[in-house]
Amino acid sequence: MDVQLETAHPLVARLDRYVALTQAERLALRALTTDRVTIKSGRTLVVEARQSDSMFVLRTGWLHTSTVLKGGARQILRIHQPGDLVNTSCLAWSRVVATVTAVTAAEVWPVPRARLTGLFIRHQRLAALLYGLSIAENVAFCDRLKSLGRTDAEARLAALLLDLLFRQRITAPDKPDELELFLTQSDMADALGLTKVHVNRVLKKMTDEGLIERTGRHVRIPDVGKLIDLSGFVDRHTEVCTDWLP
Amino acid sequence: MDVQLETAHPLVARLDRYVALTQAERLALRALTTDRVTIKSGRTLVVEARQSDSMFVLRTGWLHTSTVLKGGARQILRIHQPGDLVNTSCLAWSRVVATVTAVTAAEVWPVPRARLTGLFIRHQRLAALLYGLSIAENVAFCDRLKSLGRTDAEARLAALLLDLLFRQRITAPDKPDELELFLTQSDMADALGLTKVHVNRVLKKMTDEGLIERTGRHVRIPDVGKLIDLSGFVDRHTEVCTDWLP
DNA sequence: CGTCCATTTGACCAAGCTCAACCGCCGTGG
DNA sequence: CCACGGCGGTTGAGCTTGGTCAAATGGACG
Repeated sequence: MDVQLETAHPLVARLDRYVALTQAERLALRALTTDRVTIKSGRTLVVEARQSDSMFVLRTGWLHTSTVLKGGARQILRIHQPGDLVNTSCLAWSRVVATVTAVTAAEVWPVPRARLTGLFIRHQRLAALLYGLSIAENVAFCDRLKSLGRTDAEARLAALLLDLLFRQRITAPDKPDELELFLTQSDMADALGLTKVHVNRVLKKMTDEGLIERTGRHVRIPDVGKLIDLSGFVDRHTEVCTDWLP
Repeated sequence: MDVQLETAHPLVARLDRYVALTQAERLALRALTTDRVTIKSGRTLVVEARQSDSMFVLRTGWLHTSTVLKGGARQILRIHQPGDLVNTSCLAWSRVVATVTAVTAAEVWPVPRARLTGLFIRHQRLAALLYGLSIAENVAFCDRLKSLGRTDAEARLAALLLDLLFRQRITAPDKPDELELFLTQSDMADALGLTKVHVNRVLKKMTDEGLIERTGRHVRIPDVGKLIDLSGFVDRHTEVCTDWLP
C-alpha cells in the first residue's frame, strides 16, 4: 500500500495530530473511506431533512453547515476546513439536521456510518479519540454561543477571523497572520447573527482602525494579540488531552 | 446486588432509554461511579480554569454551565437536568472550561475520566452510544446558536421553556404542559443573550397574550403547539438513531 | 456589453439595553 | 416580634447598536 497515499488520507492526518497512530489504526481509518466526492463551489453536499447515512471527511476546500428558519433567515452553524468531519449528526439521526454547502470547490471522502461499528469494536483508542474530538467540538460551540450571546459585532467578527486563522495555522504554519477569506460578507453575517450591511460597516471600521488589512479576499492581521484581546478568543483545537485513551 | 439500587443509577437510566442494556453493561456503568456529591443551591461544582479530571452524572436537581467574559457578563451555556452528563470537557482538557453551578440543591455522581478507558475497551456498544449522545448534544448547541443568532427575544424565551418542558417530559410524562422553573429571570437572560429587564418585559407580554401562565415559579403552557410554532423549536433528545451501534 | 452578484454607502427605524426607582418576599438578628 | 437588608421581580424614560430599505459601485464572466 502506497505510503504516500496513506499519509495523504485526511482522517489519518487529522487524528495523527493528537496521537501517534499505529499502522493497524491507519489501515482501519483508511478502510472507512472508499469513495471521493468533489463538489463545485456553492453546491450542497447534503440537504436538511433529507435522508443520509454518511458523514464526510473534508479533504480540500471549505464547506459550511447551515439551517434556514421559517422566515427565510439562515444561520451558519459551522465553517469547515480540511480535516474536519462533516455531517456527524448522521450518527444520531437518519435525517439530515443541517445543510452542508461548499464555500469553495471541495473534495470530501464519505464515511458510511455502518463502518464505524467495526471501528468501535476493533480500535477502541480511535473510538475514544473520536469521542474526545466530539467533545472538543462541543466546547467550540460553547465559544460561539458566548460570542453571539454576549459580545458586540466587532468582537464577533474578530473571533471569526481568529478562528479561521488558527485553524489554518495547523495545516499551514507559514502565514501565521494572513488568510484567504473565502466567505462572502453575507456568509459572515449569517454565521455571526448579524446582517451583511452591518458586517460591511464593521469590517470597514476595523480596516480604518488598522486592526485588519484587506485586499480582495485576502486578509492580514497586523496585530493578532490585539484582536485576541478585543474578542476574548480562546484557541482550543490545537491540543486535546489524550491521557485517558486506551 | 440490589436491583432497586441498580435501576436508580442515573447513567444506567439515561442510557437505557436508547438501547436495552445488558446486565454486564449495567454493571460496567455502575462501576464508573463510586462517590456521591451533594451541592447546595447556588454553589459551584467546578470552576472555570481550575484543574479537574472528573465528569459528573446529575442524579437530582438542576445545574447550569456558564462562563464569564472579561467585562463581567455571563453566558449560560447549558442547563442540566437529571441524567445529564456534566463537565464532559474534562475528557478533552485537564483545565475546566466552564463553571458548573447548582440551580437547585443537587446530587451528582462523579465519573473520573480514567474509568472511561476500561469502558471503551470492554463495552464498545456503550462507547458508541456515548459518542452518539455527544453528537446529539452538538446538535442541541446548533439549535441554541440558531436561536441566539436569528430569532427575537420572545422566540428565544419560548424555545427555552419548551426545551426544559420536553426534557422534563422524559422523566415526568405526567404534567406534559407545566413545569417548575427554577431559573431566575437573570439566569434566563444570561442563557439567551438578553438582559434581565428585557426578559421580564417579554415574559409579561407572553403572559398577557395568554401564551404562558405563571404563578410564582410555576409555569403552565396552555397551547404548546402555538409556542412551538412561534419559536421554531425542534425536539431532539427524545430519540437517537442506534442502528450502527456494535 | 450586459447581467449577476458582492460590496459599499446613506437615511431612517426599532428591538433591546441602560439607568434608575420601587415593590414584595424572606431570612436574620436585635 | 419587628426592623432591616438583600435579592428577585417589575416598571418607566431615554438611548444605542444594529436592522431595514434603497440605491450606487464595481468586478467577473458569458
